[in-house]
Amino acid sequence: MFTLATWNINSVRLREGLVARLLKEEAPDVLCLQECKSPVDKIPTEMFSQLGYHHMVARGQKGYNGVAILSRLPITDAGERDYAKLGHARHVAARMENGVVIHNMYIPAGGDVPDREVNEKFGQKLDFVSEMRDVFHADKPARSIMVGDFNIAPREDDVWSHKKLLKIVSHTPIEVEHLLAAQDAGDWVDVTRKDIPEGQLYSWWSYRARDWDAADKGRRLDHIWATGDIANAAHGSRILRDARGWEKPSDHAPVFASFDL
DNA sequence: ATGGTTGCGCTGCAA
Repeated sequence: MFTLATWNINSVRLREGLVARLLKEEAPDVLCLQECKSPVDKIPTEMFSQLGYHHMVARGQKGYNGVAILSRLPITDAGERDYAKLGHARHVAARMENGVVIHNMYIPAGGDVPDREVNEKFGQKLDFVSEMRDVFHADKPARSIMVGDFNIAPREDDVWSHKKLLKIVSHTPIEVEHLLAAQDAGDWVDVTRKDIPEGQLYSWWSYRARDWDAADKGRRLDHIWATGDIANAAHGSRILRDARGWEKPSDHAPVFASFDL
């Protein structure tokens, strides 16, 4: 069995202490981070190693984006893809000894206006997700797990108000349509919703709320998917909402899943 | 209808 977590950390250097706390208290076998906002050589790997996470694959750039996969178990191969040719560090993949492939994705947020004619970033987001669809269609993934900050909340109960967010980037019908097409192309199962099928579920709360916890205007932007051949081995999904209330928090909470493999 | 916060890195941009 192994446990995996995904967390948009919003600067891995500023929040090195929070990552350490999560690794100590929750001890997942694998932790996938997004928005590291750091060149790879400045990621605090020494701390990871001291806590038993001796293996890492990462892609980085100064100030923006950045993804990393930390592991207690050996990583036998690594890969990456520059989706939508943005030149951003938004994807990294790792193959584990048991053959399971882990994809860590940071899909573009997409700006404020949900119209690619006036907002180039929105078009880039749709193109990014379309390329995910095409890649999975051409090369069907097997024994694979894909996690990350997808920046899309697909279900009505993935947002605090479906009606109020229909025109807000992250929950527009066209984004949801694109994400579901990518999911379908790879026969991906939404593991979090397989385990927690009912009810409101969020992984992100804006910094701008006066009291994020009381207002609870969240969205489920962070996801764990698995291919059908291993999705039935998944159980025990949860979102560590508490971490959103830690000192100087990320605006995202970590999402967990365990697999009997 | 609007403004609200944070991180990076140095002026505003991205989220």
